[in-house]
Amino acid sequence: MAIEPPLRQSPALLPPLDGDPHLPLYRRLYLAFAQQIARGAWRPGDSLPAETRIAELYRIAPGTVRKAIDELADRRLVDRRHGQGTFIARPNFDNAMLRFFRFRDDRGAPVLPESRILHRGVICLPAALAQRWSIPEAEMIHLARERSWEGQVRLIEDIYLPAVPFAALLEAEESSIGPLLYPAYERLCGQVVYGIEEDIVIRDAAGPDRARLGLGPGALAVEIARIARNAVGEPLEWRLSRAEARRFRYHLALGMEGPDAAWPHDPASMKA
Amino acid sequence: MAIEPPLRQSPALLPPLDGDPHLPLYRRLYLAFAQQIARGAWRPGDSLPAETRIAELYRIAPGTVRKAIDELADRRLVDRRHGQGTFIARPNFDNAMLRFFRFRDDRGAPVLPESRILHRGVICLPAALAQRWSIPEAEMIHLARERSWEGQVRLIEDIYLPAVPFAALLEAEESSIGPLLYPAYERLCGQVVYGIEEDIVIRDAAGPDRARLGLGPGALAVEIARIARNAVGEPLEWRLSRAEARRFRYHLALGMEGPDAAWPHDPASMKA
DNA sequence: AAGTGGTCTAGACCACCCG
DNA sequence: GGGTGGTCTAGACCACTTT
Repeated sequence: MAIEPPLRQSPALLPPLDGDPHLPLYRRLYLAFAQQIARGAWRPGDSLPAETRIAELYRIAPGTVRKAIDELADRRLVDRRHGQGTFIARPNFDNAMLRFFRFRDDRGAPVLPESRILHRGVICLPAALAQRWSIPEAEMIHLARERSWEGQVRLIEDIYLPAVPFAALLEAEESSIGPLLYPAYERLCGQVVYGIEEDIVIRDAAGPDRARLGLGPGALAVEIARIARNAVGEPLEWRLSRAEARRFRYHLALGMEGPDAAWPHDPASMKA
Repeated sequence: MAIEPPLRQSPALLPPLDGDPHLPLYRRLYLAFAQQIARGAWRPGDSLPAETRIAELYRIAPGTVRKAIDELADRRLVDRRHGQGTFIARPNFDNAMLRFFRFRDDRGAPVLPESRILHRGVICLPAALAQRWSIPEAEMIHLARERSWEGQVRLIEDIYLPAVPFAALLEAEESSIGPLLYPAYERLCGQVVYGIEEDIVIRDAAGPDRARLGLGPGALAVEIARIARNAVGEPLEWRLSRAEARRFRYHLALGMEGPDAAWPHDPASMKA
């Protein structure tokens, strides 16, 4: 059982519906709620008011509220629980990087690598990365990190964060950051990652990376360039990770995924 | 402008709603329609009857029909066109393999490789693959194929198909199959791929593959194991592809994808 | 003008979870 | 038992496309 913080009461205030009046009502409601999540006004675990209550407060039909929350649920911003309520979701993208590599314990469960922060400070974003991500060469917070399995450095990461919501990360004790960054972003800076986008390339390992990863000359590296986004799609973090190509693996599904799953209400799935 | 076959009229008959009566109505409607597509009774480009018409014929509320079609549209089985109607979709997963590799023309558009079929016949599925995919070592249709760019073999593929709907593929002239298999499956066998699932691994290239791909000793290969599925998620094709690892690239998005897109009705997106 | 999908309303009743 | 989300009904009116 994972330890969960106690749920907060329903947010006292619903946000105003002030978006572009040309947009459909359910869309404006969706955007207003997503904005509350992105601003940190609603945090993971919080419960929303009941759908009928929301409809009363905004004086709109329950079906319209339902459609807005349908879309929030589709994008995994909220989590509906039949009979209980609707709650702000806490996604888990931090381990998403680990799904790429082959480190498992005897029972096949993923092994959490050790994490060491080599540098933490403010730098100017290198031109090559600014161009790659189409962002200005501004001052940003930089973290350099190494992650190790079995006593060997296996993953090198350079992480860039906008100074504005992430300043607290510079002040914090290293021990208070811990091995997983996204929970630290939430704990220390109130920022939650709801989506990631990755570009993956296999190429010859750069000289310095090769040395740090303990690879021979001519070794290939996998390079993963990631952008992490908040509930309204604004970028929160840019990350460039490198590892030995030979250990890379990945699973992916597009469109229909397997035989149409048994339905939750289907008694057939309750059998023995 | 792509050349499109003429649209067929609305299917004369709607399927009966005979699924498990414990399922929600909209779900039974979804399953009945998806089944029509998988059976080939409804083909890409066909138009559905209007939502209100469907509601009349089944004597159910229009909102229920709408929810069923919402889900078909979410999974890209149908394509809604405001003011026109709803049409069975023709997905394009065939080029999906090409998105992995770096072959582009001067304008950055993907280059279609040459395709050569080396073997076409019935074989018993090799035990290693049967285990990998958890399917029996039954007799299957086998295609071995090489795809070349710039005069060099760059992609090796072994393809396995169940004999039942694909027998026509053995009789067909090779010229009638063409360089893209999924369109051939549709044309010759009436089977349409609506989803794929892939496992990607980087490993040392096997000796025979190395020779065919023109790689030196110690070269790394990317190996892609794919399952292709029809509209109800049943597997249609199993495929194992190998290529030089160094040319591999991939782009991937999970969850929120970029700033919330401008809305179709949003006048701001119509500007200049 | 006619026909289509898109939005919104205003309910009823059911299934599920908790105290 | 009371509150929650889940399903379903039966309309009205709007926006878009084609004839």
